[in-house]
Amino acid sequence: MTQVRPMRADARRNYERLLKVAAEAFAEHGEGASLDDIAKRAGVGSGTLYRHFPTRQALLEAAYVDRIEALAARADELGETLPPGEALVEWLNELCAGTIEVRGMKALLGSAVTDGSVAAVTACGTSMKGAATRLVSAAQAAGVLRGDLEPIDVLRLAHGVATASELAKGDGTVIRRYVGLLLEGLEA
Amino acid sequence: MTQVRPMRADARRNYERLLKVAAEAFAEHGEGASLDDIAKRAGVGSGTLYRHFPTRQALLEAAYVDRIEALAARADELGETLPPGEALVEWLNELCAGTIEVRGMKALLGSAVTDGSVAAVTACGTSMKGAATRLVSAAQAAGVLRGDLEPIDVLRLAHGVATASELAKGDGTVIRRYVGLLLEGLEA
DNA sequence: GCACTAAACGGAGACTGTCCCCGCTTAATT
DNA sequence: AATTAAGCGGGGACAGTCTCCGTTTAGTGC
Repeated sequence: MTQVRPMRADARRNYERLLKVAAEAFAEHGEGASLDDIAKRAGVGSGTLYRHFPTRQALLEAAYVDRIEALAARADELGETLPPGEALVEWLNELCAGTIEVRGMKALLGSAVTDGSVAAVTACGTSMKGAATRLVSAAQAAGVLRGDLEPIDVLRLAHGVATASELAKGDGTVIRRYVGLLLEGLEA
Repeated sequence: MTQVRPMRADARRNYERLLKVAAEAFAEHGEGASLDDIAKRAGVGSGTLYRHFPTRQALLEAAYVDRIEALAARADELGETLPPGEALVEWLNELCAGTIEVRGMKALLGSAVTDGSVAAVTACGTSMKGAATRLVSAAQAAGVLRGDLEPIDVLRLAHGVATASELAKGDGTVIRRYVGLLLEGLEA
């Protein structure tokens, strides 16, 4: 489904360099980091960057897929080790923290959560939705979460809480507080 | 505190034209609308625009002050005609709807809500915080809202809910739903 | 090894947007 | 009518995005 031919060696090299540099650049300058600058820092021409990643979104996604997959995997891990309610609380906390910590990931997760989003972010969106679905269903089955909630609602609201927490610049404790408040509203 | 001299007639004329055009442009193209284009549409040079409004934020604020003041005023209106709890619900609904409806206002309100924000947005921030404080205090006094909430928390969370609702493109009913969920978490 | 070819490169350049600067214009004042 | 400073406005430097196309090079068959 991906490539018929394997990538040429130089192409693969550049691809990975770009990814590494991009992650640094986004972390440093936020999601608005200059793409030409990223290309330059990776020692390639801008043409090369745009060939590999046609849009900023595409690069953003590629740079953070692993991080997002890790968050999704974490959901399952928590789901196995904690009772459903606590697993959900903890996951939402980590999700929000991650969203804020990695500057630029917010825009990415936002579009991953949006329905009918760009094809580029589908992979991420699917992982997150899958992870959310499992935790949400478990919590609902255990009777600790309202039954009228869809997983997508939970993801959207988490995104909202992350945004809200971000407005309280520098106060790290606020995330847990706001997640806590949100969850009281979502309890069964 | 504002001007020692009154503004020259042509200056005032341009100022108001810019404001009007800017509101249209932001509504049409979102908060990223081209400033030079706004200047052109208003029939002035870009220098004139930048003299009146040194930053995008400044223009954004000026274009929407009246709208924000209206929202703040609405808080008092609701506070007088409805019981505290319902007033708060209704106000948050209108606030979120307004935030989403007027594209570009989100960024503005965001910085108005942020502590230690730019001087430019202080006026808006003050109105909103004042309005929020009155509604929140009343609701707390009536025992329908948790006592450990600051008005700024409520504003931040409202902003978060607006963001969350926005992710559900096109579904207008979702705002009330999400505001409702939030408020269940904030109840005393 | 060598020649061949398609994949990949890269940077010039067109375009758009931001923002400042400074010579010119004009409203207000006497 | 003369004066003057507030205000004007567009030219231009700069930064970013994205494309096009001539050049280079990895991989392959002989």
